[in-house]
Amino acid sequence: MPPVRVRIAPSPTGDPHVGTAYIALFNYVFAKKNGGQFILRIEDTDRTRSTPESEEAILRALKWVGLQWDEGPDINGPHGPYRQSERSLLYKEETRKLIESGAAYRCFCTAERLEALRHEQRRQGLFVGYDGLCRGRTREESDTRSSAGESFVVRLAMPRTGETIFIDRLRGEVKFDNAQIDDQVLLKTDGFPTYHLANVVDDHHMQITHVIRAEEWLSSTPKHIVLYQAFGWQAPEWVHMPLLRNADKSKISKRKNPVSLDYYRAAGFLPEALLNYLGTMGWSIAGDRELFSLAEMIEVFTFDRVSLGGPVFDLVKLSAVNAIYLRALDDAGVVKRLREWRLSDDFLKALVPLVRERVQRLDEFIPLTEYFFAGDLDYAPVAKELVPKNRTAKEAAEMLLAYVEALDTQRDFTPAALEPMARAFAEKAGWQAKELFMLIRVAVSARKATPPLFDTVVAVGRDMAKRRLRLAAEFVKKLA
RNA sequence: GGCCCCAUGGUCUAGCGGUUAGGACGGCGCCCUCUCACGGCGUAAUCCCGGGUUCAAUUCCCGGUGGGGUCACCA
Repeated sequence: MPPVRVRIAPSPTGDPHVGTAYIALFNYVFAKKNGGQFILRIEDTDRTRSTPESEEAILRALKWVGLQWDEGPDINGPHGPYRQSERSLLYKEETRKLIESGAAYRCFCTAERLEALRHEQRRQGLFVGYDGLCRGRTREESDTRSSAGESFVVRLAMPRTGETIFIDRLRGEVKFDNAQIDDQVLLKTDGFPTYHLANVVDDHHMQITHVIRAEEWLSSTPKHIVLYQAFGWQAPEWVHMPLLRNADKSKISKRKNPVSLDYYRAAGFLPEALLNYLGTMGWSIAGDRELFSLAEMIEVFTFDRVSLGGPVFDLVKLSAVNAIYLRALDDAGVVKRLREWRLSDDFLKALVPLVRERVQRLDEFIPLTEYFFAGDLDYAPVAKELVPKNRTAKEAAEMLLAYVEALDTQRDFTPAALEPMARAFAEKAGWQAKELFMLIRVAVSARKATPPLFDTVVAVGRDMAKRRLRLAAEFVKKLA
């Protein structure tokens, strides 16, 4: 048996996701249980959405929860680099082999043709997928057109008959009819690989033995198996963990749940409590026990105790678990955590310029800055401020939500950048800037008067600000 | 819609043919107590439905129903 090697492979396209921590936990625990290696690989092949800020945030967040990787972009290892954007040559070379063996082919179809094709297939209620037009072209034509500089993607030539069967560690045998599987794009026009190709190539070259990932990947596993077969490689073992869910059972999403690990840190959750809670999602240590440390989880871990119903991620229960961890700390321990959280010199220093002209005595400082240290706020006392004059509650709620969405793609989270962004945003929506600003102010602080708005927003923090904007929107909706 | 996965209280779960269906969060009530919280005790609430198999099904099989995922040059 080769040594166990597992990986977590996040895509740096946004906030560090709680689902990433969830899957990382099971990978980490399984690796440690078996004396194996846990690898962090950054899947940044989507050049338009990947950002270095997001990558940094993911590394920071994973360190915060305490899941340290053995090999990764910041740690030397024998199978690097660990960032897919730095492995382009490898994917191209492997793709060339696939084209040569006939397992893959160049496709010159335009986006418009594919769009029309899908539309028609959907209209007729047929299987939706590539129709194989370019699969029928001769190698000569394909070579000539590509060397003439025509742009193309490379597609996997899926077998058209038979079925692909694999063993999922948690479900047993899973079968797919090959005819139902699309000729997946492996290499994009920009020369970067898609997830499917990069993932298989890297998992093989990095000698990954067990792919432990979320259930959303289950239905693309046959494509991956076919790739392993085409390369003549041994496929890893497959473990598809259940998906974390919103209260309505849909896949956990930022619209319905705080999803950023940065939020959980800002909201005062202890990393060991978060990990413990995530460990009870779909897994149990024993019938009558739910509190355990990472070390204890590692000690007794087995996939046999995974249950497959998608667990609803419940902030109330998480808070209850957190409370137990918090109470177990001694007084000095609590102080230490408070300092690591918001009562640090750095944070207090950042607040002083915002309020120094606004206080006459020291005793006014805490009441005046209270909302910088709070979590969810009570909007009832400021309810009428949340609906600007001449706007309806519905409009206000929609505005708040639209603004949160806009914040998602705001890379520069500084007052200097946020203000013009908000002004432009207001103008585009046909709002006066001051209408929007007051709305944001009240949502973020539950007050009518604060220090300059965007200094306030920045000090509250991106994730807490977003949470409050959403909660304020919910609140306003109920006023309608 | 096609394909795939799943199904124990509101939620997280234990159970792996015979149990008064266990624990936790949340709810409610009582006790503790100057208040609140903590803590303690108690209480309501669950095996999706229908067929099989079996002496016996929450548990095994099949079918429904329900929920979810996936069908991108995103991962």
